[in-house]
Amino acid sequence: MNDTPWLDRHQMAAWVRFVAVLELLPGVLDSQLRRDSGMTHFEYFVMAVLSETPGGTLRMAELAAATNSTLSRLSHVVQRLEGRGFVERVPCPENGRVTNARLTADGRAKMRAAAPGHVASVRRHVVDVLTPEQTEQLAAISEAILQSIDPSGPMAAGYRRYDVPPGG
Amino acid sequence: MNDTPWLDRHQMAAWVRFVAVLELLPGVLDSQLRRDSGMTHFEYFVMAVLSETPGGTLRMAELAAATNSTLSRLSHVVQRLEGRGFVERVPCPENGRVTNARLTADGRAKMRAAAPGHVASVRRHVVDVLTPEQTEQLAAISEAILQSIDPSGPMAAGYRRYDVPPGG
DNA sequence: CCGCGAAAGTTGAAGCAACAACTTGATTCA
DNA sequence: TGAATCAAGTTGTTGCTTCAACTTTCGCGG
Repeated sequence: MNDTPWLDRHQMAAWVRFVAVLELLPGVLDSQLRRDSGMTHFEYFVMAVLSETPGGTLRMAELAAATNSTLSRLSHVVQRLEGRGFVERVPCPENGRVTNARLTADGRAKMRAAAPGHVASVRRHVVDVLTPEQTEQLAAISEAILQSIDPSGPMAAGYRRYDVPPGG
Repeated sequence: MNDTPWLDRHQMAAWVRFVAVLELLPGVLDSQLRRDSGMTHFEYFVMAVLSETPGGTLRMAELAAATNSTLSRLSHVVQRLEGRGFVERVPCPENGRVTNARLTADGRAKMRAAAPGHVASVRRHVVDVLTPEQTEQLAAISEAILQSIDPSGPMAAGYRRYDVPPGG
């Protein structure tokens, strides 16, 4: 199955720490948002992507790709967000099988209110604890992992938008 | 709340990629283990920690710390693992409120069967896609994030065991 | 030695995610 | 044009996680 099965000490040290981050960080992000804004990190992410889109509108499939999620998961979440009045679903007139998700005014207001606290949390736990070099390293490392997970991936569009132009 | 609210382009590029990893990697690890061995990554992790402990036994509270989880979550999981015969719960004789979790022979066999595939998956998606320098960087970055999440943390014991001795 | 608070676990309910099945609408191709 | 196939979404179920409440046990001060 693999010629070099186990991990050496360096790899192990990195992996156990990384697993701990994988396990703990989502919970930290979730609690801050849940406590301060009554929403999940994933809900925030969905609305954030919509809010950065011209017209605040995106097809479900594109929104799913941009948020690294499945259509099923997104469908459930958008349903809940619609129930709370933050998003509305508009069937596309010229293509009967697509649904457009659109951020409502309430949704936009909600985001304006939630964003500062969330960004502060991201800074506090990730961005501000890394040096500029480490930030670049994290980007490169994440990129490498994503490529192995999602080769020539549909998700790529989701984060490539935030590429730093060469020489930036 | 914060003097420098938003993220610059470099920070943003790193963050969106990292969020994608946070969102996708756990699912990848889970599916491999579920498909090939019928268990979740967290179940694997719990049993892995037990299997590396002398006697295969650990108190619930210590096991929770070592696996970055809450006592509640662990209790549910151990209950399920006990039902499948991989772990057994033994009340501690000299301290009436502690429960010891112990890996059974079946559990150990299960781990022996599951480990190679899981390690291969970890290699394929993380370890082998990074250079040795990036592996060190990931360890340092994870360490920094963990410190901000879990200052002077009880979890620390969980991964410090895998420290690389100086000059190693 | 008794009462009180904290520690260690467990349990039940509620919410979210994963998976599979299903519906409906577009495309292709004969 | 009509069947087959595929794409886009939705829905229901099942399982795991979280959260809060609760039980039991230990330690400590009066």
